[in-house]
Amino acid sequence: MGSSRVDQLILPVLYKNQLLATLPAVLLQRLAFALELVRLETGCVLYESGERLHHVYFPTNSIVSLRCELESGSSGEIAVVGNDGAVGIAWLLGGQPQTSQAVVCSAGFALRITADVLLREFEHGGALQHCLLCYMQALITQTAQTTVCNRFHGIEQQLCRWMLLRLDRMASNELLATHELIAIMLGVRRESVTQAAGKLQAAGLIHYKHGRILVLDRQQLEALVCECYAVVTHEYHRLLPQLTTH
Amino acid sequence: MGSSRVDQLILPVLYKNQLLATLPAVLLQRLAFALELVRLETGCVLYESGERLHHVYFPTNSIVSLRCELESGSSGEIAVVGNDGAVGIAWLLGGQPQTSQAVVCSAGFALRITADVLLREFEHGGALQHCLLCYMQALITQTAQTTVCNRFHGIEQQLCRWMLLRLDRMASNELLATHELIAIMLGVRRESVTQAAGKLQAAGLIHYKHGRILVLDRQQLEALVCECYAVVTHEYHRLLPQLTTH
DNA sequence: TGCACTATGTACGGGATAGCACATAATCCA
DNA sequence: TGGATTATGTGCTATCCCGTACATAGTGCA
Repeated sequence: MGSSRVDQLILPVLYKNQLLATLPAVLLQRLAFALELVRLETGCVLYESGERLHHVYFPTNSIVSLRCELESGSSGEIAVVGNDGAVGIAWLLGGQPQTSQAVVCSAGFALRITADVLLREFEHGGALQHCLLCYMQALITQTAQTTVCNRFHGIEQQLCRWMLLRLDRMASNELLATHELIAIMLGVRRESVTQAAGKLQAAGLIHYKHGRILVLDRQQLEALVCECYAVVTHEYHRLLPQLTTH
Repeated sequence: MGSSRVDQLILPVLYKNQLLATLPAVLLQRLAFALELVRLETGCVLYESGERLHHVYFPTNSIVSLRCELESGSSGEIAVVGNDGAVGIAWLLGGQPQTSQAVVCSAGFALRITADVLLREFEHGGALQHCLLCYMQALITQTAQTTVCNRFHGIEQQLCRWMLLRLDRMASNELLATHELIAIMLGVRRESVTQAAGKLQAAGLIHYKHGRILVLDRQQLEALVCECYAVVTHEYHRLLPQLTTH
């Protein structure tokens, strides 16, 4: 361990992001000087469609939703990133695509680093590059699975997937989100979410109240969710076996 | 230019894959010794879910469909790769994900290279790495866009997108595919494809007959297609400006 | 406490697509 | 040439979800 002031302050926090935590200690110490702890508020947009990237974010306890927007204004979530990953790495090279954006959907903290610095480190190859590329593949899997999930699975199952993917990236079993917000993320009507959530509540799996969803029976939720949840989760662990999400 | 026999034979072919064609001549010459021209027949599976990758394919005039399969057997296309790209690079590191596979959907040729050799070259960094990573990002965009397209756009528009993305990767304006096949790729019913294609034929945009689709009016097709086609195409050109697909 | 605002509940009609069944047409091959 | 096979056409019902409209219930603040 280093002994500089920066190290002492930031090093323990780094390990809260599991992607950073997989890196060798030496590398992590070097990065520590460039990493900055920031608070992310719900609804905050980390990057907008078509923008050049300024920072890459490694969430510690915040959760970020990657979305794809259409001209009509409707949009859908293509992936969710929490303390298991990073926001912006897929777009490290070449700026953002036209229609994609990253929005904080659960407030908390993240470590951020300027894209330049990270890119320079990335181009050295080695552990960082390998780690980020593995994560990139896991992200691709999540997006691909979401594609077929959108086509074949009902709203109720997608809601389960949505909740479980977030639970895995949180300390508590309480999700802060209104039906309205969930509807926007899933790209469905608010009423459809109300109906699906109502069923789950009637069955005793969850309890919600004005923007707070309490997950009461995680096991049953896992029994109800479509395979997509397991595929994505399994893939994360295959590629990044050090991750400790449930 | 080199003067060995291998160079003479294969070098002109390399330039038919536009991703390879963007590479510096020196690098291309080195790769030429490891590249092998193979014929890909329709329906041929380049890799299966969960397999370790043996080769990476750079199509010259063949077209490959990347699919994601569900337990139920239904599946959907998540991206299409032709002479503008490569099959398998996203999975160069860490083997295939559980549910993804690559199927040849239009017969033709491809240059292939063993994953080991390519990976070694990739890890050198430089032009090849940069080129493949840019392509990877374009692929991600295609997948992400397909996600929202699946949710918000009708079958007719998706059919237009499907045809246009293939036309761009072919020399002719004739697509060899039955309604049945298209239905499987889009993840919809065969009858729905028949209906959508029937409309397009009635409007004079296409003419089909027993597994051959002739595109008569490309412009009108572009007028009818959803924005997803333009987004994907635009993104390919932004990231790989040397590409010459229409 | 009461009012404004936000969140959730419910109901109705309509459209797109699924699932199924079967008819017709084109192609291939013996 | 004729029969088998493959490809396409069509019609039904069922289901899921959307769009809309409006009712009710919690929450926060003056």
